[in-house]
Amino acid sequence: MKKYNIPVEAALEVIGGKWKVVILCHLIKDKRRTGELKRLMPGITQKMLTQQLRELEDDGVILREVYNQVPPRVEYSLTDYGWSLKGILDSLCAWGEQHIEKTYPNKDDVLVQTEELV
Amino acid sequence: MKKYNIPVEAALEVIGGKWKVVILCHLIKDKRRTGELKRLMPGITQKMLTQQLRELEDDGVILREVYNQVPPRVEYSLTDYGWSLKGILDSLCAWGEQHIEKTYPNKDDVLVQTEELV
DNA sequence: CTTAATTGTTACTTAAAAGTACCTACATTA
DNA sequence: TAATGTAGGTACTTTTAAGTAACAATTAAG
Repeated sequence: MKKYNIPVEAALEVIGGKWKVVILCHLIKDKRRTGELKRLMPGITQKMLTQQLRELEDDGVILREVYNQVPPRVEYSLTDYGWSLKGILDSLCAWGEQHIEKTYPNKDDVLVQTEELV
Repeated sequence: MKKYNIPVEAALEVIGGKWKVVILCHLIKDKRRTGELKRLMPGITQKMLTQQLRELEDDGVILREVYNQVPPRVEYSLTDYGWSLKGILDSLCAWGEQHIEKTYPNKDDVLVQTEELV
């Protein structure tokens, strides 16, 4: 069994890595289909996306709902347990924003506009 | 120049990775010498530790103070800017704790006792 | 004059994360 | 009957992160 030196490592195991926080930040705003998430995250590949989604699902923070349709329709949303991360996600987003403002004179240099794409 | 799709990615660039949050969680409690941090983080190597500390220093969240002694004495502490992460770090730690409690029947199975070592 | 103590560096190697390219399924539509 | 749209799987490769092991600097103590 995995051992942690301090409890915060357990949190990092759930939301650590390059993509999970980003995914959760999108899902905190809205329930999303796979394709929407892909459009919201231009950098991610199909493989990475499903892989990360599976792990988040296994950890109980997101819910995967499959509608029996063709072509398939799958929606991802936060579980109640996932919502317990809201405080963390909100402050992370806020800190990121002000960090950009602090670090770069005008944020248009570092922020790609993709929010409106979906 | 680096581009982000959403601002939270900027935060992840500063505190992402396997070690930075852990280091910051220790420094939020106390100013620490290099050797103390090493003892608090049994898994980390000298190389990783200094590397992560340098990056945190470059990002302005920690301060490195060198005392002119032999053998050398170096102390690390949070900067004012680093303290702006306190909310995030606190909630991450708290979430990790309750996640362990939720996930494992008794946390002694997953938590190594090292807090008292320093 | 050798050893210990503390912090740090460097070249090299290994392990983990991420990316690429191609494949499946299946009703609908043209 | 061939193409479309959506979600996902897989084998393989590349890239990045992390780990290993050896070395440097300095001065006090033995």
